Amino acid sequence: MRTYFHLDMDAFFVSVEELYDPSLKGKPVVVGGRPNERGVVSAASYAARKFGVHSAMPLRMAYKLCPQAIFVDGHPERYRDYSHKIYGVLQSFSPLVEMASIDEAYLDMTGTERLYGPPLRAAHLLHERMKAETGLNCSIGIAASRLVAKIGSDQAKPNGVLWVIPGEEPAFLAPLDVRKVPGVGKVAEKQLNALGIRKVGDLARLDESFLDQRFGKWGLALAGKSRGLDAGGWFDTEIGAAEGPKSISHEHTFSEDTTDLAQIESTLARLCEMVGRRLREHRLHARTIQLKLRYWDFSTFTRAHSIARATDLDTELFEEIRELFRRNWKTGAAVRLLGVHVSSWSEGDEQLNLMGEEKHQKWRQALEAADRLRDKFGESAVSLAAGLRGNFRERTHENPASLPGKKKPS
DNA sequence: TCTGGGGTCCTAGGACCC
DNA sequence: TCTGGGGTCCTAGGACCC
Repeated sequence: MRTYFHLDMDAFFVSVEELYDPSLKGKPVVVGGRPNERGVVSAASYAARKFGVHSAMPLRMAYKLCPQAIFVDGHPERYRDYSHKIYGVLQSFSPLVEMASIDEAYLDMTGTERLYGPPLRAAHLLHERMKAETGLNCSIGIAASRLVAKIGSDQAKPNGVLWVIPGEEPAFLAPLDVRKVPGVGKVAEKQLNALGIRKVGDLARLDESFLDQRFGKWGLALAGKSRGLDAGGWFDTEIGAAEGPKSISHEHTFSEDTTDLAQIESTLARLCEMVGRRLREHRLHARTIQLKLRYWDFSTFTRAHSIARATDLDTELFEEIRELFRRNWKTGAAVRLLGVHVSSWSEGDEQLNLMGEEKHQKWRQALEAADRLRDKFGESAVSLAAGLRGNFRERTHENPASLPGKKKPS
């Protein structure tokens, strides 16, 4: 029998913003951008949620529901900083920690009773320590499986601790909506409801073979989840076994759809630079390069190409991406979004064997120097020539900080 | 109200190989 | 003539998560 904690920060982005600006406390706050911008809600304070605002909702809709809310831009660096602080607190508490996203983590607390006492006491201790060291509230679920711990932390929100005693899983899960099960989204919920399956208890009562036949591998995993089991799939992995990323991508939605080839290509160049930089950071070389293209009507296409020799160079990424774009753009159709996505790593050492080629070495040196400049002076310090003009244009349009007198929507 | 950005995993068809 | 079976890689798309 094992003991898992799932710890989840409460309204994470909002709470971090409140630390920087305490006047936000208790007010309806929406993180994600201005209400007249293209974009969605990244996070909403509990006061804003009372009006029906929730994450992933278009900003314009959030404004309709709650015009008095304070709309603030997100600050990814702040959230990354606090995520590291959170990880630090957790690591000092227990060695078996795995961050599952920027604001949530699993801990394997099996056999820590002599150190911290029974699970509830340990959780309260951790909860207090988290508040003391980061100033942030969290919720903690405790259970014998990672899945139930995760559902538990959700039920404990906000600012609570919930222990599902081993053996009580069926009673705990049965009354919950199927949507509470991780992996069941909008689409699956609809399909299940159409079959008369609304609660986790309805699922658990079904024959496994029914879900298997109806939904395949996914259905089989769902049958296990409805019984509180980690068996099969993502939950069925060791804590702390996380490896590096499997893909790296950057994308950009224009503030207005565009058909301007110069603007499009400079944006692609900038995205390739951002992806290339992350590749070099992680010491990875990608073999598959993918373009993402979204048109004015939201129709979305991806086009990929795998190259013989993996790369981490902006210039090579850009060559491939530009070719993919030229071959696939419905010329004249207004573009809403562009994305650059890379995957299929091959060992970086393969590159060493080919290092005789001076051109590559020179590029790598130049790019690594540029990376260091960006570390010092920020992302816009260096750019491929092609990226320059578009960069400025986008920045002036989209960085509200540079537009005086637009701090608050109201 | 009009839909971000960064990820993971799964499915499915076709190419190609043995 | 008219048709295997398994494995792997590549590509495209979609659901889902935070």
